[in-house]
Order: sequence, then structure tokens, then C-alpha cells
Amino acid sequence: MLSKKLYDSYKNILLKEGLKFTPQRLEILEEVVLGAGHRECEEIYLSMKKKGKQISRATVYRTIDILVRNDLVRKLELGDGRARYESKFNSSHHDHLICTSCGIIKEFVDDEIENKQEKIAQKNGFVLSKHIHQLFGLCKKCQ
Amino acid sequence: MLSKKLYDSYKNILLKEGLKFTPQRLEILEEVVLGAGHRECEEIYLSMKKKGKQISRATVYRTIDILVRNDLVRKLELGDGRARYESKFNSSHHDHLICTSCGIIKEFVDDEIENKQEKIAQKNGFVLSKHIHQLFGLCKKCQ
DNA sequence: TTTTAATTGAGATTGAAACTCAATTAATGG
DNA sequence: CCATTAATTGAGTTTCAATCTCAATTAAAA
Repeated sequence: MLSKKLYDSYKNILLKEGLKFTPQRLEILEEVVLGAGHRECEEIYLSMKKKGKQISRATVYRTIDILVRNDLVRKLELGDGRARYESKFNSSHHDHLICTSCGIIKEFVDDEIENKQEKIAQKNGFVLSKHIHQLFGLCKKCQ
Repeated sequence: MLSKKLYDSYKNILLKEGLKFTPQRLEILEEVVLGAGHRECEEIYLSMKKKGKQISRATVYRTIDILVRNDLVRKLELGDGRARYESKFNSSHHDHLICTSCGIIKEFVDDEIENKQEKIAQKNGFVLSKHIHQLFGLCKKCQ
């Protein structure tokens, strides 16, 4: 079940954007927040289908865009042409380590790197809005 | 003109992979190494066409794969579905700052971050092969 | 040379993501 | 509660970068 806090926050976001609060939009948020992370749209869509939800691919794509735009969900681009999504609710900022053999994804945070990024941006006259930091290699099992 | 060193190194790479040294393959390397950086396959293809080179899109894609695989060229994935390419020859390692408004790309290097990445990988049992580090925001002009 | 296997290129295909539009539905105001 | 209205949905179509196909060509070994 979705927490009241998140539920209300979602309603406000939709209101603010002049969008309707539909059952499909609610179920997609639930699926992304309560389900596994790092999934593609197609996986999210199929998972919902499997649970008997009446939903279309188009609505999944469209709704996830709303969630990403409003910082409820994070979009991961791993360079293979398929975006992954993970809930940002109840999850603090982190970056990713990805195994190029088995595909396992680990999360990491490093305050020093975060600070350094800001400094680099400043030095170059940039105001940052986001960053992508991904480390690719072989995990313990795949070496 | 391509340096003899690079020319020979290319010949060796093709030999090692059991591939033929064709005029098209030579001209694509020249275009990427001598031309501007951060370009898409299509831009590289069109630039060559404009210069009167007889070449096909398929050959550009296929040859750039060889160059990327052999570390002569770097592939940039900026999350917009179109890969960019830059020569690695005569260019040391760097990451990128990208303006989300005008698209300008600046390069940066930070040894501290590079070291930290290795430490993070070790701590997680990973052996790194590459990384993606991109900072997105507004450049001076676009703020 | 001749032989042989790799390469090329034009066009077809793929696949993720976005779009279309008629039918449906949420929200607003009486 | 109901009528109105504009947004939403979904099935299928379209887009576009990237990849594949296959017959004709060509590099390179013999």
C-alpha cells in the first residue's frame, strides 16, 4: 500500500500540472514504488498485466514521464537503449555500479565526489540539474 | 593526414581481428580523428558524403564499432538515444559537462574522482572496465 | 593470376519510445 | 446528483537510430 504522504503528494503534483487523478496513474505509481527497482517500462507493464491490471504500454510510458519529471522516480540510462526506473521515494541519492557480464546493479554514494562535481560545474560556469555516474566492470562472481 | 603511428596501429588492429584494410575503413578513421568531436554517426556519414566520399551508413556504423572496440574512439551516450563519438587518439581521458539547453559539451578531468571510483569498485568487489560520468545543467550563456 | 572469404551498400528490419484519434472518464459547477 | 467539458486511455501506427540481409564487389593469401 502507498503511504498517505506519497498519495497526497502525487495528487498535488497532478493538480499542479492540471492532470487528472486516474486509477491507471495511481496503479503505475504503486507498481514502481512497491515493486523492484531498476526495471524497464516493458517489465513494469508486463508485471502489471500479470497482476491482472488493465493497462496499456502507452499509459505506462506517459505516466512514468510524469513521475520522472516530478522527481518521484529516477530514470537510469545504462547505454543499452532501454531506460530503467527506480523509485526515489524512501531512497536517498546514489549512483550505480553495473556488472557488464551478469547485469547486476549495486548502488553507491560518495560525498566527496558529490562535492567535487559542484566545484567542477562552478569552475566551468555551469549550474547543475543532474548527473549520471556509472561504473562498469565485472562483479565478484563474474571475474 | 593520419600519422604513420596511427595508420600502422590501425592496420595491426584490423590484422589482429582478421579484418581487411579497406579504403572505407581508412577514410572513416580519418574523418573521426581529424574531424570535430562529439558527433553522431549520421553527422559523420553526412560530412563524408559532403566531401564526396562514396560511403554507406552501414559501413560507418560497422567501422565505428571496430574503432570503439579497439579504444581508438570513445562512444558517448548522453541519454537522448543518439550516440556521439570522439577520437581517443592524441586526447587523454576526460568526462563531460553537458548543457541541457544549448547542447554544448565541455570536458573535465578530476584525479581525485578517478581514484575514488577505483576505491568504490574495490570495496564492492568490482573490477572496472569503464565509467560514465556526465554532469548536466545550464552553461553560462543559458542561465 | 586465381581463389576464397570478407566487405560493401541499398534497402529492409528491428525495437524502444512516441504519437494518433475515437471512445471513455475525471472533475467542475450548477 | 447530473450535465458539461476537457483530459485520458488504449490499440494500433509511426518514428528513428541502429542493425541486419544478401548479392555484387574486393582485399589478400596462395
